[in-house]
Amino acid sequence: MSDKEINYWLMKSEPDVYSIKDLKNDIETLWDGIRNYQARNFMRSMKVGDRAFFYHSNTKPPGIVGLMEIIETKLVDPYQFDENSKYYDKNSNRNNPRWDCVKTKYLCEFQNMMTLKQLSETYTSEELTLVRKGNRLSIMPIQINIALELLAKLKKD
DNA sequence: GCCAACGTTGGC
DNA sequence: GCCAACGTTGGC
Repeated sequence: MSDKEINYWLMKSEPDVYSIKDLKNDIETLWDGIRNYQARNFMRSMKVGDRAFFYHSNTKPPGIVGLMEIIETKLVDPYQFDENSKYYDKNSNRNNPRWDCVKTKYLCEFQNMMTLKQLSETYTSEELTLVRKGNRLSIMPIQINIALELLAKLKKD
């Protein structure tokens, strides 16, 4: 796949649940538990080779902490069929699963995180949906030019 | 703990 | 299909 076709994403996780350190340790992980259609649809449009910023949410301070690569797509989220899981969905059909996920691979942890505060001081809500008040999506796309800018800044630190 | 901004649900 | 009530997310 050529470089120009790579898309960039932002994927949130609460570090108490799953942190960049966990991913660093695991190398790869299934990004499961997404139960929001819009976020799921973004995940469905991911391609192998795409890259995603790892964002620590619900922590002090929240912000971008690392980078991952999408290595598998269109995987069935197993927890939708697990009655003991908080992600169980009784309305999901095994023949046509409602929820899917992707597999991601650790690429790097940034020396210095880029906090949400820094992001909202640098970008407008039009440029970066993440800084838009009220955006509750745990997965969202990032414009390529902004992604490259963020990468350049984060790697320089 | 508060609350804004959504998304979902269900009565009609 | 409308919309009020309710639930969730996540920054502050």
